[in-house]
Amino acid sequence: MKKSGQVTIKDIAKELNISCSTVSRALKDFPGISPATKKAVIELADKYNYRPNAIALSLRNQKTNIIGVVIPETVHFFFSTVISGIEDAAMKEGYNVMICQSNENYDREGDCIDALMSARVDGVLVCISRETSDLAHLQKVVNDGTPMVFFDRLVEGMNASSVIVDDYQGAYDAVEHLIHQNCKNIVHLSGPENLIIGRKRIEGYSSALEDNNMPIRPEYIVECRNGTQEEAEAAMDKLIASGMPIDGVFASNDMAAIGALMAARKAGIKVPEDMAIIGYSDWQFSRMVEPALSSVSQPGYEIGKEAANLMLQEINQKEKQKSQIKILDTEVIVRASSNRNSA
Amino acid sequence: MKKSGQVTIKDIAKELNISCSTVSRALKDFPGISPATKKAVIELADKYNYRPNAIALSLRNQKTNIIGVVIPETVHFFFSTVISGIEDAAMKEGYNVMICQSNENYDREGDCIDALMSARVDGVLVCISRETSDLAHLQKVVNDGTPMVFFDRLVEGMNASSVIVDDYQGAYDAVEHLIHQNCKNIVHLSGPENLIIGRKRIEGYSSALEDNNMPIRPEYIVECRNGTQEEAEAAMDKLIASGMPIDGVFASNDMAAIGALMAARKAGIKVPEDMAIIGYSDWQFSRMVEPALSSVSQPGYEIGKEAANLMLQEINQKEKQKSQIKILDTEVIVRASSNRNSA
DNA sequence: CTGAAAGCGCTTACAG
DNA sequence: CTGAAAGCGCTTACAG
Repeated sequence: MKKSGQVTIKDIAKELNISCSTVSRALKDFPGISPATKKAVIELADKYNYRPNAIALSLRNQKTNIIGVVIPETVHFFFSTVISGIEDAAMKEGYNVMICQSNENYDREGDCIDALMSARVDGVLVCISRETSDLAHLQKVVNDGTPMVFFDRLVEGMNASSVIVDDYQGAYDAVEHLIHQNCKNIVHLSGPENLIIGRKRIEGYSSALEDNNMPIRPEYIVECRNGTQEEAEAAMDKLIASGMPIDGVFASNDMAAIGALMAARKAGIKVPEDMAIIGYSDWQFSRMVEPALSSVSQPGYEIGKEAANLMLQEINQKEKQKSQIKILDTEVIVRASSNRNSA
Repeated sequence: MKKSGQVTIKDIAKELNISCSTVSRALKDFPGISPATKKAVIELADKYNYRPNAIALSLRNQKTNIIGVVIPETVHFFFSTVISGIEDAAMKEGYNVMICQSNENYDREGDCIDALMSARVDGVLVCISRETSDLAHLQKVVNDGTPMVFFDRLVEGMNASSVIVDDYQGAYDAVEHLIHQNCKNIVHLSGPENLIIGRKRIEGYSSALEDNNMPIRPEYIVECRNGTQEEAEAAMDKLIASGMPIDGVFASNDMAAIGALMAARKAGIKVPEDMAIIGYSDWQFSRMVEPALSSVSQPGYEIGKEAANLMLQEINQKEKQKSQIKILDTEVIVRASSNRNSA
């Protein structure tokens, strides 16, 4: 037996004085192997804890059974649920998952892509960073013939499928909810404008106002590029200080909504009575702040599952299919921060 | 040029009518290659976006440059910071990271180990699941000669290094803080007892009481196996209903502490005046609940970084070194939930 | 029922 | 300065 390192087919063949081919076949329960050899091989493999070398298999089969994932940051609850969805779907089909974090950084996103392509993953699932607008690094993936599926943040014009939520509708519903709470002057703390996701939410916000015969005023739309609590809090501080009337806030993520909550608290503005607030991308802690935060919830786990399944489908098809966009529904979760009926 | 799939050395060699060896050497800037060939090769490689096949390299070098990680659940803030630490340290040295979630499940932990060992990762970083007490699956890793380092949850008697925090001291400090706040009857919502981490915290709790001449009463130590908010809330409901005096709670994680907070709120018990509460494993949202939660903070990012660096060191050493335990410090963060001075 | 050979992509000791 | 050969671990078409 070998002193160190994992056992190979060769080790087993040598010890049994047979060929590698025979060991390989015995292990895979091939027809036409004598019961005696089969038994001997399997026993020895068990004894030595033989595990097929996935690297060798990948090289031979030209297939790694690994799905690559490029994701902004795994620390966010939403993204970690997406990952769980991806992992479960992948594992069910015998695939492993290799995750790379771009940290919302364009250059690092390129490094991630390179690392995954070097690793010869069978396909890559990507959620582009906030900074990404040039798509050359992604186009290369497609050119090399590697399946690619986008999730959460839509990317257009690339002949690759996407799994997203209906951001327009989610924003529309959120704003309409505020209008039903009798809000007249609604601020939108928007996401970065180079993401389609951000523009869709602005459109949803605008349409909801329009459909309710309310004016769309550019000074009520404030971009929060990073989506942090601090950034949103500072933005709201300024708006409040300017004296413009505000009785509703739709923030494009929950951290920003909490920033608005903090700004209101500091300014002595009552939530929801004087200012109703709703966020986006609900998570476990939205309900634990005071007052509990209303939000538009997104089905993270399903997004991951759907994206992985779409990917698996593409991997298993010889012919490249036409790309498709799968849109999942959002849901407005009303809690204390925007509920004036029970307030 | 090939129609699909990534370009190989062979493709370049064929197009240039030279041998693979020469292409390989030109690409690696080997001495003794004519400038002309070198230039031609590099230009073509660029043009076709050549990337070395990591799979082939791994097989040849008997080294994947991948570090495997087995972690309970990435959705927790603490674990996701650990992962960031691991990734940054690994990436700096040219390693990729492959993450497997055990979901706190013993069987799935075994599957993770098998997947990573099949993938021939160069080493595995593991935080054992709450259910794990039999270590056979981990012993196999060591037997195969693959470096292994434990993080966060100490594992003893396995000749493998660990990177942990000083759980005894963290618990001791937390309880002493409660005593300084004049708490006389302190409940400990403990973690699962099969984890050393859980036992250490019980010891820290007990020592702090002892050193302050306070009685250690078994009925004041309640095990919360899963560490969920619901479980802790239910446990506290029962304790409060029993009528036993309670004026302090040390919970072995922050979700459990929030459960205690909720139970107190329901029962009309004022926090911190009537009951001071402190959790463990601080994270971004501990300060956002009402009242803001005191907690023992653990340096997640550093744990990950240290564990990865220890691993890289072991990988690069021919001889197996004696295993070591690296202990990082915790810090008591006092917020409103246990601060009676400013209350 | 079993084995020898070729090949996946790459590197490198050995020749020339 | 360049090439042919062997080998990492595995599978499988081809012989026998």
